[in-house]
Amino acid sequence: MTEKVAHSSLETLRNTRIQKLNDLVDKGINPYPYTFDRTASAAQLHEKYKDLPNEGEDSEVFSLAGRIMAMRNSGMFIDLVDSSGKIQIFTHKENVDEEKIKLLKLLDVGDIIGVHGNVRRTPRGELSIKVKDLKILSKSLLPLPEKWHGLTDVETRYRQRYLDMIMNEEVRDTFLKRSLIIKEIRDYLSQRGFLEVETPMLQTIAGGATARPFKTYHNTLDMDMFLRIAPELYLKRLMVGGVSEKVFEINRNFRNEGISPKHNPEFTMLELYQAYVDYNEMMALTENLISSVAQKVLGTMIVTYQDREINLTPPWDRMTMIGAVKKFTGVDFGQLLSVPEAAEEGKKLGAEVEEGDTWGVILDKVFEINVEPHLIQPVHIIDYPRDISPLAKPHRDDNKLVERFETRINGWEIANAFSELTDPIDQRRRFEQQVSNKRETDHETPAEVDYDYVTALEYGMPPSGGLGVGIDRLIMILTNAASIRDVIAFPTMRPKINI
RNA sequence: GCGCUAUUAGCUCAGCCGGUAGAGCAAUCCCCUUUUAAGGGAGAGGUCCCGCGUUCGAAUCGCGGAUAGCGCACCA
Repeated sequence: MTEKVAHSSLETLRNTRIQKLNDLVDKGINPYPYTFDRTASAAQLHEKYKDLPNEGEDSEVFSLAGRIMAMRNSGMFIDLVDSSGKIQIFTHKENVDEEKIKLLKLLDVGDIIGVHGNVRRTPRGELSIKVKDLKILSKSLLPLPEKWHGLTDVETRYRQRYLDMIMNEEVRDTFLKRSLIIKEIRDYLSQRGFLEVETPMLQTIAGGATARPFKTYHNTLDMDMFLRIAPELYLKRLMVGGVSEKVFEINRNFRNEGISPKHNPEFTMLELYQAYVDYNEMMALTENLISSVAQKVLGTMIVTYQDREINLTPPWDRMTMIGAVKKFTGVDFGQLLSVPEAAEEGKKLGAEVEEGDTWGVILDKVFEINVEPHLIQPVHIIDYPRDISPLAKPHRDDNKLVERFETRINGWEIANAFSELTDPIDQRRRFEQQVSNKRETDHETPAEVDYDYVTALEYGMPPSGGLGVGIDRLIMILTNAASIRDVIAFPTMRPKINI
């Protein structure tokens, strides 16, 4: 192997910092110490001293720590950033001994330091820490992006998210909000008696949705397994078991499909089930849950998403799927029940109807093209075709439909819910039909029937409402994120050498 | 999977009709020292994404490839 000569610019910059690190060690300073006792955050001091006048000074000494984001006047002024915000650090030779002034020479933007000092507001109004002592807490070896333009290259932002977070406060804010949103969902459900549970990620039959799964292999058991595409069939087994009449899970699903601004191969889903209620109760729960989370986290139920105002205040509109199609196209699929008739109208309305499409599939395609783009405000689209909904109970008033709704916000499917199918004989028939109709090119339908699930139903599952909510998309709307990658800390990327 | 676009210094970007690469920030050294993108000066820093081709000559043109973004398809 030839020796690589370190002459790249980055290598030089890194070597310069390693030299500083060695100088620190030579001075007997550990550049990576163990602890630092903080007594304040930047935001706490801004709040406490918000009325301090220019040139005003207080004698109380605080300790705080954070990352150096800028240095001015040879380090006399430092912008220190912690998770609460930014505060200026003022280190003057009048206040500290000479060793500390020399230490400034060995600091760089990006280093993490701890300081002790009192608070003073400068003549120009900048609240500052007048340093009495200063300590390096972590030496940074690589240069941060430029302070003015920051990091904008999207590829680097996603690949090296830590840099994106260091440089972009709004990115930190998005992930803070993500955490708060999920916490509020948990709190909301827990307060209403829902039990949080966990179900298998590794499954032998990837059921509960129509999607292409990731395949993997268990060595000891010598068998293929799949990463789950949905937790549904296991959560409903829990409903049979009856540990709780209300259960929920917030966790990852994996789907081996295309990547887009709205799709990541792994994404977070909330699924919940409640015994003795139907899909009407799920509609009320959906809008109350989402609106109250928005109120708690954002302080409002009216959000702006990409220049559009979205009002999450309940109650939300409801439209039947057939009614919605009729409203936007004038065509009543409730009167077009034969497949040839439906196919003909569907094609006229722009749907790409394929051989073998059922009435429900055609209606769904027509809906997607002609209705979905109009559904900006929250709306529950109710009563789906039976043949595209194998896990939902037949509609009590119309046998070709099921009691299912999808909640649309900004045109996207945010929630999907039904009166759960609990009839084991009907369920067995639908699964078997699905599997026998599976075509060669169909990678989404499971290859075999999940008979264990059918057996569970045969022991009896209480009538239940079930609900799934796409958490990432909900967070996108609540944080005004243009891409799902902006709300997933480490989105799926092709690996790249040489970053 | 297909189409469009992008890729130049650590970062943000210029670079025209092909003539051999520039700025600002960061870094280094010097000066200055209550700054707010601090200021002044000096020097340094490059696999122009990769490969092949055209050409006397390619960052620039052509072909192939890589990665990414967007759109389409699939889906939530």
